Amino acid sequence: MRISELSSRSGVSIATIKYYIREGLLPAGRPVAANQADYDEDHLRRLRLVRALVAERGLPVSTAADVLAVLAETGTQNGTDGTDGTDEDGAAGGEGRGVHRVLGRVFGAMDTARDRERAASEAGLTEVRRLVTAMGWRIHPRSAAVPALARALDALDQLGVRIDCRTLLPYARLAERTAEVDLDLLAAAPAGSDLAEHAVLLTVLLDPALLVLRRLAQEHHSAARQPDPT
Amino acid sequence: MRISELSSRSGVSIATIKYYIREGLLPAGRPVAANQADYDEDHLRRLRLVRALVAERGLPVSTAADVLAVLAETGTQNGTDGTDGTDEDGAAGGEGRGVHRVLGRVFGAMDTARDRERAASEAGLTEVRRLVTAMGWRIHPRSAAVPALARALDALDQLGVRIDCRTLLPYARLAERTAEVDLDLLAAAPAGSDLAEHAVLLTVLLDPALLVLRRLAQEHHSAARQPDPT
DNA sequence: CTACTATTGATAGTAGAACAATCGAAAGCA
DNA sequence: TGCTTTCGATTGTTCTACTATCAATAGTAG
Repeated sequence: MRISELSSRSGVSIATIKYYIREGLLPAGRPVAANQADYDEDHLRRLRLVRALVAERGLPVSTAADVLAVLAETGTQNGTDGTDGTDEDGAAGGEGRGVHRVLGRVFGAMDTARDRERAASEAGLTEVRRLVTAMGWRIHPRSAAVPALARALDALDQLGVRIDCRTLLPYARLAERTAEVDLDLLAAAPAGSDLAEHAVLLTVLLDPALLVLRRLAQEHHSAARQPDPT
Repeated sequence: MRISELSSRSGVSIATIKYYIREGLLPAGRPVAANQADYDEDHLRRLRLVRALVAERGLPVSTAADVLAVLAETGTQNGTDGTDGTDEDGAAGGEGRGVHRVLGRVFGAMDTARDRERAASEAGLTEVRRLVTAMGWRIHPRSAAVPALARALDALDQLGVRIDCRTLLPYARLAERTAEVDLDLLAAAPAGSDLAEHAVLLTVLLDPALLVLRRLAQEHHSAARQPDPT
């Protein structure tokens, strides 16, 4: 299809599509003449993914480019070898490992330069490591998540809200069960789909949804604890 | 104190402080002469709160201004009437109601104009309402959280990931328990502190921390399910 | 009293991000 | 043949979050 059709079917303007191609978010079309290139369904799919990351999740364009670059260089197709997507054990073997490694790299790509430039306090880092130990989590020692969490604790500490690893423990337990639901959902991915992309969708795009669920639950419980006198 | 001291003690440049005052994020100092104003510890505290919302949480300055405006017009001091902060029932009465209303308004202020402009699909809204009913949640019908969640589901749907209310149910149950932890933490707020501000800190600033916890748990479980062959 | 620095409010400028518009050349379509 | 579309490249626009400068004025050290 031509760029105008790609534009109309995705709802993204031609100028913006060209911008995304320049920034490496979208591969260029297959050039068919000096003034024409051909785009296929993969381009459309990819473009929708870009819009989900940029417009819905609110990732900076450069960060989205990093995330997509990680996805692009890994062809982790879900096997079509007779086993459907509902098997939950490690039958997929090497492919599953691939997804795990891709997810790690995606998370690494997702913390922006802005996040990295501010260092976490030593006290915060200690508290986070203590939590990881208490939960028995096996975490890559250079995982970007550790200083990110430490910085969040630092910010609260600055405002007089001291949160130690014991306070964080119930949250961590709930996060652990959330992650289990995540992986169950991922294990049920349809055959033939890109496992790594599916993983990114479920983790990155579900983030805002989970926060909203917390809001809703807070609203309910807050009302329940302080019953409306009316 | 003078503005230079406010600047050095907060680590925020004088020019930026003036900018925040212009934008209504920070009240102006008490003018003591034509070229001098006086700032106190409250200003410093408020400035640190602003930085936490803007730099740490990443809220747009205009949104942070809305949130702070809601906080400013409500003086919900935690009572110093002999009961310390560890009581968990509704002994606080009207004050608790106040916090509940403030939290609702803060959440309303937090979804930006950008969020509101895109409408959610009818199918997504139906799914969310079904979830709320299934959980037995009592939610304000015009709560901004409902269309926000619906839009997140729409985005996933566009990419071939259909998430219905049954899939969302386990997440909702975990969100409910997370909210319980939130409110327990809030009930333990120290006497004399601003309850509404405390509530905002615990919900808004804890958001990124909870997402990071999910990342850590995913990393652990992903590794555990696909054992490292080395 | 004088020189110097600090602060005030106001205004203007800057840098980056995310697009949007324009352009000449070449190609397709009627 | 004339009109439209697309190409790649360049330039322009809008918004956000600051940053810098300025004249006026006040405190401050000698």
